[in-house]
Amino acid sequence: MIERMEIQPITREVVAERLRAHGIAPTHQRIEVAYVLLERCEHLSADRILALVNARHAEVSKATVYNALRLFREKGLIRELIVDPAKVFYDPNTEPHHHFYDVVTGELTDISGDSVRVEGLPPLPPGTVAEGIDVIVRTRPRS
Amino acid sequence: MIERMEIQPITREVVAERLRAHGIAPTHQRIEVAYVLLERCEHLSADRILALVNARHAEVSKATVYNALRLFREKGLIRELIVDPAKVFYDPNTEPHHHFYDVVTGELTDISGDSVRVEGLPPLPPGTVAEGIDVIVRTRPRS
DNA sequence: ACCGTCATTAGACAAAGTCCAGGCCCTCCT
DNA sequence: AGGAGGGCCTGGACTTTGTCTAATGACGGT
Repeated sequence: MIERMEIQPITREVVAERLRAHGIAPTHQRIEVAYVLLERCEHLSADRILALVNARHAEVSKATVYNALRLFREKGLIRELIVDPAKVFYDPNTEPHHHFYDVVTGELTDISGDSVRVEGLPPLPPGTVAEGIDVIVRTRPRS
Repeated sequence: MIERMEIQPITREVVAERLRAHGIAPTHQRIEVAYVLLERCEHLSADRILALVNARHAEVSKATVYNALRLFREKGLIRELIVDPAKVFYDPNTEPHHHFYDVVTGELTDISGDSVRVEGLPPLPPGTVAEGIDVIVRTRPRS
């Protein structure tokens, strides 16, 4: 099953199935939004997704793209990356992992979560529970 | 010298001296902006700073606050925190350290950098150099 | 066919931050 | 003192990202 997923090409049917698996009704618009994220497995901003979805001809409105992305995040299908002060990026990879972020080019690169360990963290503030840890290694092009 | 700094109260003269030490011409407006950040040693957003500076009576314009904050960051006097999708926070503490971020209340808490270690990081992307590492532990209030 | 519910839409709106053109102030030079 | 130049500051217009709203559309169940 897992082996089949890795070689399974991303079709709209597959996307619809993943939406259902996350408790999301697979409407045409949601499938298109999820498709552009899952097809090219990249970090995309909302306005880039909006442009990609409507590249051939207008298909999905701005409000729907934002609604879909928020829903996907709430349902755990995608992850939000807060690294750029101007815009949010969405990451279709929900495995625990971290990121390089080039502060000049804006480029985002994954860091596998397998090998990275964060040690020596103090106890959480009282009355709170952890949601996750983000490690962002800021880089810049060599002079 | 270091001992004296710790007990030194934050006056406008002290602030001016720190600006000069970072190569920043200490104008009246810049001193006011830096003062509110250094006085209360908190994480503040730009619009909060704008409001605090002009609390008694209008003193500094919006453009100047943003200009000053950008300059301070470039000169290494303060640090930018990208944790909230809506706004940037500024941190007067430039020692290496990390943060708890409550995703519900928006509260930011420091994690001392002394004890925290991040291990197992892969090599940097080719042609880049590291600028720093941010560790953000996202939390939420216990149910 | 009807109804209720949810999804989608265009466009208005809000908030954070940037840009610009003009004016101010300070210093330096003569 | 007068003038020139260079920063710096300013109000306001502008841009961009994202949200809200009110109306319409799609769809399943009875």
